[in-house]
Amino acid sequence: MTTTHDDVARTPAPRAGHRVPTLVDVAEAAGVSIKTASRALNGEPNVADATRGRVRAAASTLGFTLNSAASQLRRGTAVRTVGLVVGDLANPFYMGLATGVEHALREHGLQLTMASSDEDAATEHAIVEDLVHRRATGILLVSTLDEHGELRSVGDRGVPLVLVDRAPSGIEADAVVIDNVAGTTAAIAGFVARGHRRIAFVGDLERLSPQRERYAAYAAALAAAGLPLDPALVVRGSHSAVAAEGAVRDLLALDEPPTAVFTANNRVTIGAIGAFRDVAHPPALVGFDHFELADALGITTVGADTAALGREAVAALLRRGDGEHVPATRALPATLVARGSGERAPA
Amino acid sequence: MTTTHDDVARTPAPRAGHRVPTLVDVAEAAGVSIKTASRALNGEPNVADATRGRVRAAASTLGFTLNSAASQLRRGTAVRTVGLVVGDLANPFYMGLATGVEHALREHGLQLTMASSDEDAATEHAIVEDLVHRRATGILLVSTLDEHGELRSVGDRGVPLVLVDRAPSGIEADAVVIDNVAGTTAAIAGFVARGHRRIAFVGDLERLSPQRERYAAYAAALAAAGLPLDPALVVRGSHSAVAAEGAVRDLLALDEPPTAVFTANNRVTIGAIGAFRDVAHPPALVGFDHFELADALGITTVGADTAALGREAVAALLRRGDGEHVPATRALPATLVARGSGERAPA
DNA sequence: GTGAAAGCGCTAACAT
DNA sequence: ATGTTAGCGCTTTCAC
Repeated sequence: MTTTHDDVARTPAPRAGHRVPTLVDVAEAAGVSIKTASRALNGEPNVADATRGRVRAAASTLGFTLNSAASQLRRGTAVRTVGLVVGDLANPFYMGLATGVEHALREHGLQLTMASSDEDAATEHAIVEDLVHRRATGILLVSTLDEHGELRSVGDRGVPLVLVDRAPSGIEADAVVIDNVAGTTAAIAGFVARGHRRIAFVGDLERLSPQRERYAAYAAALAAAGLPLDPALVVRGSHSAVAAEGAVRDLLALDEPPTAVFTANNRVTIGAIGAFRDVAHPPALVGFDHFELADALGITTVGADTAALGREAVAALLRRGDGEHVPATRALPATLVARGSGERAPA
Repeated sequence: MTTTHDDVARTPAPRAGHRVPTLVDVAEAAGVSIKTASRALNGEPNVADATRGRVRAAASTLGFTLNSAASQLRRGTAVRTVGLVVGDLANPFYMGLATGVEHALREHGLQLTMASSDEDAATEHAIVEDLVHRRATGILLVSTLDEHGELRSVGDRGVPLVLVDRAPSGIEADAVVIDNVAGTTAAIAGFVARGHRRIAFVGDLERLSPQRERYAAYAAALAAAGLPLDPALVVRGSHSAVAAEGAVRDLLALDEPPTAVFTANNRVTIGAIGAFRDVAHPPALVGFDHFELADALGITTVGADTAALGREAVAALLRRGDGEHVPATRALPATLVARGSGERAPA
């Protein structure tokens, strides 16, 4: 289905040759003034019930609905909506985040609208610009950018922005992230304490700051334990579970395979689980990011509470505007939950 | 030049004494007419590069951004955005759906904005109304309502609507759903063929039409096999994995526990997996809805391709507006994928 | 390449 | 309880 000409968007009118009705049409049809029609349809007081009924009927008959562009323009009010921009709608990490965000917003009478950048810079830009133009109450952004300088203009134009999960770079902005270093360090230190000396790292795209932080912490933890960093045991850039599964299979096929594997996010962990499926004695495994079935699968994970991440992001957003405020990055703790896979001794 | 006072948009008017700049301000600051400023900022042709630069600089200095409410009002164009309204942002089923929707929309240059009704009728109504007022290109709705009559006005007001996953009731509307009957029948028939006679049903809220359809198909399949429908083996209304886990534990504790369990959606299946964790000889299990880790866990599932569901929903939306069109419900097949858990023989 | 005037559809302010 | 008028900020004529 690769037709370039789609039609729907260009048909604002219900039926061709049929003007979109305006308040004037409704007022006329109901035999009242335009202002009365407006009052009636907006549920304002001081309209006789009978009048309100006639206006509503007229609106319904004509297929009229208030035009929010016009209302907003006249009222000059900001939309009570916060935008959440994530990189991938299918990642459970973002779903937990979205849930936390939504519930926190609801407490403040704010609505959530979510969009995906598909990890594409141009798409991210378009979404953010749209939110700014629409004067959203705020933007929560899991940015796909390496450098966030261009986002300065968002705040400059009056829309509060909070970066989520990825640390700000080249910009002073509010951010809520995970303590990747502490989490990773705990995982690797646990392996070391159990006598592992060949500890593999399997990560996602290096472009993503959490991935860089987790890798750096991995390297540092090895160094701290006096262990060499063997490049053969490091795979980065596995951006799908399938890719990660292949990478882990390759590790297992080495002459000297790792006795422990650290997977640097949920998708990579899923891949590793797949690679271990038919292996009699798989290496120890600790994955970054908790996931629902980790318990059932007995997979040890280290991670943050994603709903809390969402709540914190909203809190940071709402703090903006409470007078003078210095942009700050808040890191949520990542806790290690032992479920068996991480506690296996070296072969 | 980035030191403008930005203030939160929580209050209708920004900071007292600090007007939000308009195109007039920019034009003045740049020493051009308002129209030239508009042209420059919209990237229209016939503006000298030098002029464009001055206008852009002025806008940046003033913290100006185009007001989309005003632009849209004047242009009279519909937003190229489709709204997807789901009941629960944390449900992987919806995330697969959203991914399919998004990719299909992208091919048509449309943007996706997603919101959650949290399975609440009032929230759903508010979100849908907002999309109608904003004259969205279309609405894809996983409705939490039992009765969809009130949604008639959406189409009447010129916004195409497609119901997703839940069948329309009390309204003639386009819909894309899953063939719940065929899927469930296949699952139960499989159990019967393996000699199971005590087959439990664990479902989510009866309010949801897919749940009702799956239950009805379960009952019909038992009847077709000449098996009694034992109310002790039926649990409905488990709306969380935790609740489902408890329900399944109770089933296992029966004097005559089931030898097979059918779980009527992904959340319930997760609960059953939890309940089975420490059970030496768990009953057979088939769950409705596929999920990523079903493979790794060896869980037999029956379900539809959620991404395909999303693509179909978009296709249905775009078909609307192609002149005369009879609302139709399209059902996607649900296929059974055997992975072990469903093929266990009765104890 | 640039500008002046008109008006998109609605609501605030002030009538009545 | 209802009506009149003005104008929100922008883009569309149509002029220059």
